[in-house]
Amino acid sequence: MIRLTFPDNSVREFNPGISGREIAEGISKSLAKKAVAMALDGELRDLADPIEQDARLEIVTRDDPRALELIRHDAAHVMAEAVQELWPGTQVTIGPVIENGFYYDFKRNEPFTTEDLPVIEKKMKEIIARNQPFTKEIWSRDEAKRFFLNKGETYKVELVDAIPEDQTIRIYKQGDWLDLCRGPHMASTGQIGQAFKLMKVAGAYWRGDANNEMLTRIYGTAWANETELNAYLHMLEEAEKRDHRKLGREMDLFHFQEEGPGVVFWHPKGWTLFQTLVSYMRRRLAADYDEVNAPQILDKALWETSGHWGWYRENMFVTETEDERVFAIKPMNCPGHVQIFKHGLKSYRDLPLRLAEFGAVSRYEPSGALHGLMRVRAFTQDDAHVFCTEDQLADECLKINDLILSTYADFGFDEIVVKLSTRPEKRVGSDASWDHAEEVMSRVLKTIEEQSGGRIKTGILEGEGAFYGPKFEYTLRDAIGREWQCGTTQVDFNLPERFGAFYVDKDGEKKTPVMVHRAICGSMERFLGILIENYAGHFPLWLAPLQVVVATITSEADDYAREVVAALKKAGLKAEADLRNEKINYKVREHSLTKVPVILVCGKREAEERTVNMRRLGSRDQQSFGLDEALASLVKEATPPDLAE
RNA sequence: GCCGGUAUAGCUCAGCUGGUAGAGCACCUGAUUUGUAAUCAGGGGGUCGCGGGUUCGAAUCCUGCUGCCGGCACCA
Repeated sequence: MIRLTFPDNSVREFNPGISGREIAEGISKSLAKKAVAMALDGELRDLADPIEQDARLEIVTRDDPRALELIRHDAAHVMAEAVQELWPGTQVTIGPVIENGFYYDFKRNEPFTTEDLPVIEKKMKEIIARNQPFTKEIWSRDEAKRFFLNKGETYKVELVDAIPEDQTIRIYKQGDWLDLCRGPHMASTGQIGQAFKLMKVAGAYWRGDANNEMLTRIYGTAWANETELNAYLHMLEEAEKRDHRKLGREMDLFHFQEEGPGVVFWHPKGWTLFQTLVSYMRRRLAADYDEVNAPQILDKALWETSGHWGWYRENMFVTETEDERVFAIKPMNCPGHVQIFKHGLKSYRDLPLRLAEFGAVSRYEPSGALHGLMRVRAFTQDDAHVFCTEDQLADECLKINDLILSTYADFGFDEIVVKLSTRPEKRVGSDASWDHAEEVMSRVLKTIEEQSGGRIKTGILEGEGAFYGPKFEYTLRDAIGREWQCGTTQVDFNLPERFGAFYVDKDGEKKTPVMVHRAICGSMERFLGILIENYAGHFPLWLAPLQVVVATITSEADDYAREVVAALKKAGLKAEADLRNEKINYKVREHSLTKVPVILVCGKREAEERTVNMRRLGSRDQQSFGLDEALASLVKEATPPDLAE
């Protein structure tokens, strides 16, 4: 007999080999009907799987959050069947569950188009209506390969080959259709329900490798019920409204144009925003960093020494002058900062030396990567390089971590993901120096996690490091959940040595410093893009590029309005008067659409009483204040978080 | 860079199966002096992304390029 423990901690004995379904049926008819899977010691399994030993058992019903994964996975299978029924000869490859849904990659000679999606959806609904059971079979390796080869499914053959020898080959069938799959699945296709939608078609490389053939990927979303599906679709619509590219245009912050793919034209308001952010960062750096500025263009020879010419050449803008010298426009600030470090003799007493620069860098990014402010070809990094001894390294990394996290907190980002990227295939430096750097970084990562009290999630990205060293990546999300790397800390045991940078140690010996590359915002452009989306354009007062509009109701209040604006400006606020001959409704609407945080309405009454009528963005309420009182409270509110009491 | 889509006025978009462009908002002018998300009237504005081709005739069909959009790959 085996002993199974149920969620209420009751324990019951069963014959070995009993299935989850049989147990559910034994408990109640209704449970058996609602059951879609079981969890054995927390691991999701098919309801039909035999249970052979003692375990904690939970019957998972369709409304269990864990069932969502199964709904999506099953939907992917059904989509694959639908596609093969509609277009025989199409090969299926892989179809995993992802956040909010699923996808399946197909190989078909004709491309899929968005017009195909409703057709596939219709077929999926047919298959779901058939309500055929998902059944599992274990096949031999040869049998599986022969089967897929026969069907012309060469990708599946490759997948079978990739399954480790010690694992079984599992086949899931639904009706006549079958797929190689590790499972688990729900009991039948009918349990998928109707709350799904195919979202988009896209190209995707076989096995994520750009050297491989490109397949067609179809993305879908699936939910437990219509309400959740609609909520998700609604969320996407809302996210679209806060897309920084749309808001950038509506708020007149910046634009792009055809002659400058991936380069930003910052408009007055956008540039004000940019400068507000830069000023904030400068204040944050003042205590520990020295700000510098290194040249935009440097001789190719210097980039050869740094290793960029070898490893980064394809991403660099290069220019040749009349005298045939070849220069590169800097894609990174580090080589410049090493030159500054090298200039003049440095002592161990100078370390750690922290050189910061709001460095404008240019990178020839692949055309398909460009994306508004998030991915551009010319951007400003809030970059710095810390030259230190090995003993100081861990402390410096932690100090940087504190700076990054406190900065993000000032902008309302609380859940941060920090990942350690380790040595890539293409790299400079000895294995020994990489071993050492990664060892230090792992230790620091652990400390970061421990210190955060659960606020920080950490992870490892194997092989994702920079060519000169391992790095921490701090990731933030955009309006629709895409993740963007912002802050970064990169340990570099190579560059100082390549340039022959050294300091004189206590013992009078020349030693090579360690260099830490770091950025807080990362790219000011990207960070602003994320801020725009995060705030949906409703900036806190201190960030808003135009903070207050003083709008008149009648021209009789013009002089008073001018006076109010002058007072606001004198107090350091960014204010404008709107004296146009328009109705107040019109003015309120217009400034609300461009997301001005505060509108001060001035009519005859306010002019006589020396008051202002304040209306905040997003609220219909109005409140009357004396001019001085309004000024004082706005000034207080407009104080940047780092300067606030 | 790759796959797919797309490009019409400053913005959002219409323009059916080819017959040389249209709306709303914005802009300009005039009237209106207005109390918290669009006052009324009039007016100007587009070599339909760029280049080839098919055709008597192309915004519309074909083709090349460029930008943009969605993914993939690459990356801050």
